[in-house]
Amino acid sequence: MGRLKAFDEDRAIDRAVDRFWLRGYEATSVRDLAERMGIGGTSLYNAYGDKRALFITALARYADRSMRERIARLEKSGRPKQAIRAFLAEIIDRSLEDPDRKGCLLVNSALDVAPHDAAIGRVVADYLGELRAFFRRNLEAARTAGLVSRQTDPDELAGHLLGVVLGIRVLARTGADRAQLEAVARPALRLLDLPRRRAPARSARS
Amino acid sequence: MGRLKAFDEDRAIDRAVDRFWLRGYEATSVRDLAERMGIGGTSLYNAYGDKRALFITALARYADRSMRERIARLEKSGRPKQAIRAFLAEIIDRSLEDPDRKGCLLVNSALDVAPHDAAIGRVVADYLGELRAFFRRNLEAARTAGLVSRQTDPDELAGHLLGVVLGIRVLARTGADRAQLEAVARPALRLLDLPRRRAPARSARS
DNA sequence: ATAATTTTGTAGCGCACGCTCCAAAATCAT
DNA sequence: ATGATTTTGGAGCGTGCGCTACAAAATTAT
Repeated sequence: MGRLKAFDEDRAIDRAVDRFWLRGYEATSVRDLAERMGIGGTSLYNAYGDKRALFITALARYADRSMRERIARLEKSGRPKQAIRAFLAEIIDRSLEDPDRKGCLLVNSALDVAPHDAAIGRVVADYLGELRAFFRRNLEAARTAGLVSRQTDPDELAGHLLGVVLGIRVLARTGADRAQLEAVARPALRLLDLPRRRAPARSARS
Repeated sequence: MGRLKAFDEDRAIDRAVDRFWLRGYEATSVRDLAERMGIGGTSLYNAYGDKRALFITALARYADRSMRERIARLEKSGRPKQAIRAFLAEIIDRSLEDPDRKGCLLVNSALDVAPHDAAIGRVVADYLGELRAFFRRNLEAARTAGLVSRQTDPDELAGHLLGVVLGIRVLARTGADRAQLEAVARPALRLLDLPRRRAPARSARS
């Protein structure tokens, strides 16, 4: 049935994600993509269509490996408040340990390419919606388990947390340090605390 | 002393701001800029240097007219909490009433061009620092006036509010509606409220 | 072996990019 | 009026862009 592909398609996609992540959609050329993916230009078009289609594929790959994987892993613990806290903590850690300060491909794309491409805009908005749904699910669970104040509005707070994550991602890309990023997150996380009773002898961890 | 300029430099800069704001730095061509500014390509280079210099000038213009003007106006009231609330409310209103959903030029630039241009990155970070300083100043004032809880950490909360603004700007660019944007802001604004005393009855005396 | 099918590398198409050269046009001082 | 100086428009430079045509190379089915 013809000649076999000489390259690993998944591995090549991962390289494409790296380039789009680092430089953005417009600023990444097809020639640069092909070189980093270790294939020729013709093979790229043959395997993935055109640059835009490759970008959409790369976005999906990023969302799967970077966002959904994290959500699934954190949610497995069954501790909703810890899942939320750990999500923010991981975002901050990953943002700081990346020497290139790439931020989040979805956030970058939301500002860069989504506004000029309706279809990609919808894709990005859907991914962000999944993140908001993660927050909402866990807030709901925490509320019914009595782990957060009964006044907590899971929908509202989920939106707030999504906004906080986006803000952290933007600030991280500007080179903010840990103190700045944690200052963004901490007031939001404090909303998860149960109101303290009077006379705390020794505060236990929630 | 030579021929006079046939165009209004300030007006032309405003047009340049509009184009960079709508399409971003890379995606806006010098030809398009010149056309929208109503001048020839040669005049553009003669008056502003090159594309990058024009962009930096446009950024400064935007920061002056869009951010500093708002900060100064809101701060004149002398009511720090109202200034903060009004800032967020205006950001949301402006974001929603813009049919092009351009968001904020500074935020867009922070993700798009700043990471690949250290000098512009510093400029953008400085502008964001001015916004954070606005929040911090007013939180400090509110605290010494007893308008917010004495536990409030003005530095931390200023960082949080900056992050919230950035998050709102990102979400606005993805086409979020008023309910979503206000959900991001509301929990942050609630942190400005004084904690209510436990009032046993309606005639609460404090 | 042969034919059919698919992948690969090269070369290059047409186009838009940032930017510049240059001469005509317009304004100043003298 | 004259000469100096600046702005203006048009043409065009070199480069890199997304993408494709084409034929050699590699594989399967017969």
